[in-house]
Amino acid sequence: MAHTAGVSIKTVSRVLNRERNVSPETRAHVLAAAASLNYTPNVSARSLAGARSYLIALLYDNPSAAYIADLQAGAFSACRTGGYHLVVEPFDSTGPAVEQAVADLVVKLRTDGLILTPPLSDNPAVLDALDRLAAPYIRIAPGASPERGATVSIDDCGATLELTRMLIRDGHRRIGFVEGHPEHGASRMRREGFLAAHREFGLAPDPELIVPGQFSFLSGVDAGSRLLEHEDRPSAVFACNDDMALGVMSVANRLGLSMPAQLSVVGFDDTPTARVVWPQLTTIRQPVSEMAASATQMLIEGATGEKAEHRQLDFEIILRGSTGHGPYLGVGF
Amino acid sequence: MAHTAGVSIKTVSRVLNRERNVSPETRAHVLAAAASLNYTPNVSARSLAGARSYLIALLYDNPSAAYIADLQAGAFSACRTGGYHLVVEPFDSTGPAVEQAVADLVVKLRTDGLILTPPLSDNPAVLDALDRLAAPYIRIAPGASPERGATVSIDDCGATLELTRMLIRDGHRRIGFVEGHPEHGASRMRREGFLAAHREFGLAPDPELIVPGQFSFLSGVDAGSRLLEHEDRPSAVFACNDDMALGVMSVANRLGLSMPAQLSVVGFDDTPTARVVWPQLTTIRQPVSEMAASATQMLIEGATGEKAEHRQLDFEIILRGSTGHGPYLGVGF
DNA sequence: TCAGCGCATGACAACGCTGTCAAGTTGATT
DNA sequence: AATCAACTTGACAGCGTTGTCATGCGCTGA
Repeated sequence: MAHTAGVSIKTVSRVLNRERNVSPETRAHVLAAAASLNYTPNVSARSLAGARSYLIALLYDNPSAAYIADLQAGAFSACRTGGYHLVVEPFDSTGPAVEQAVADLVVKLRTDGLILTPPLSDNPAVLDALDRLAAPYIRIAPGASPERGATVSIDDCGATLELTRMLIRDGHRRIGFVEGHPEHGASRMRREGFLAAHREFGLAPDPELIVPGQFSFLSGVDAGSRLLEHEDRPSAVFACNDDMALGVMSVANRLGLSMPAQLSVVGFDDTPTARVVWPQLTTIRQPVSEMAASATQMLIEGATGEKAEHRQLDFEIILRGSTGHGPYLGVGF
Repeated sequence: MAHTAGVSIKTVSRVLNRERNVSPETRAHVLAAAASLNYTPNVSARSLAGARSYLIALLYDNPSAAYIADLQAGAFSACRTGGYHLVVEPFDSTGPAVEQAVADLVVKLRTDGLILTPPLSDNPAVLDALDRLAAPYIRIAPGASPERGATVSIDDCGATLELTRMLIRDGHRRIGFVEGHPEHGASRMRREGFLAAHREFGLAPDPELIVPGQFSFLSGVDAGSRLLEHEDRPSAVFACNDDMALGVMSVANRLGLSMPAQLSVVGFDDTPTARVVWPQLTTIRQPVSEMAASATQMLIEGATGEKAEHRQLDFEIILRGSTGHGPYLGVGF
């Protein structure tokens, strides 16, 4: 390669790394030679010799396929534009030695950065291990100690507040709340938003209408049963994610409650299924893919050091039939 | 590390690579030292010096998040037990230079193997490029030229045959068929199965009831409209995947057709949504995760050479409410 | 007794790049 | 004309492993 271009191997390196102080002609020669030979530098050699590995790791422990796929798509597109590659690694965050596994990963792969998704983003042992290795990481949607490291999130509390506010304005006074997985930081913030909306209107939510959930469809079914078979059942239910909202809807169906006439339901995430069920589900869209892309960029640009940026992206409230705000029928697209 | 164990760096390498001709005591010493130091060999250095990179790439161009997530889970678990890492790369298989992009990936990362998922697994240009580089690959669910390279698949034709047979036995005589994405090899095989079932019973399917699809919800809606608004509409519809089946169901809903009384619908894939809609969808479960795990293992064991294995895993027919065979609980449309 | 073999171990040169430093070239400044 | 700074380029030494080859040991069989 260096030979074809008629320059030293080092100069090729300079051109390909966009270093300064290379004459335009040399640069052109090298680029032409590289193009004609389909030359691409070997990542292992680069990693071994230099400071960067061109590898970003995406760590997850999350049951939601849609969430991960979105995340991955965002992270990947940022990687590609930066010439990076994405290594994905699921982790059992409840396992005994997550931090060791994560540390091993960093040592073995010399990743230039890690993207931590919930609930890994709130695992103190993992954060400690990464700090010890001085491995850059970005926490997606952290709940606890939001000041640690760089973070990317949406305003979970504000989003929940806003949508709950809307339900109250629509006249709902007894609103059920299905909590999220207790280990996800977002769960707490969403709960806070829910309560804050009630405070704004001087309402006191009934504690019996706040039931636990695990972010899964089945836990939504359980929660739905508890709420809708309650003697004084709520007229609306806020589920902390779409999967659970669907669980609630299935219970409503079984009980013959018509939505939204007898029951409004809202979710969180805007999963593909939310648009497919009937009535279509009112929900909150997080820009998951953008969040991952943003995190990846921060990692690539090395913006994780002292100044530890905290990006907050915009959410979007999607009004649909399950609250009587969108088309009831049809597959309105 | 070598120092702690009191042996040469080469001996450490031997122990960690499970080479023969190391005395048991030395092996024990080295392993103890490695454990106490949390030592893990650097992947880049290994890749650079040796023949293996400990990297497997999973290539996809597939809209279905659930499919990819399952694939990834399977590939990952096989990677972990083998000490490998998984690099995922989406590709636009319709793009102009997929094969170049894939080739670059192989050169840059020196991956030990690639997993090609549909429709990439049927892209001849990509296969050619990989053959040229002598890069091992496994094709998941290939359609065309199934003899090329090693493959992992299910019997798409047989699965469709079996489920269609069941519909016919249930008394259906006019059965609609929503074809899959034309670039996916499985589409053709499923179509064949559908036709074969008709032949078995001496039936001739109405060509007007065989309509194209793209594997997407929307294309299912289109197909559903064509089929169900037909003057002599079918009493059952076989959709080549669940997403399209859901599209058909949403049209049935709009037209006020009750399922399964007036219309039976079946899909293919057993996506999570299939269990969530009402009535729940009868479908065919592919062991996607096992397929990926199997492919990964073949790659790690280097079983892709001359003898080019062709593994076929078992499918499972899941009977549910949309054909009147299972419980009705679920979310409505 | 001694060649001949198998086994256990280490020395050393790659692998394909990047970081460092030195050398050469050009143009501006004195 | 001499000096110096700024730029351009290349030589060379690693990076942390593996592959190859050499060494030394104990054992076997003539």
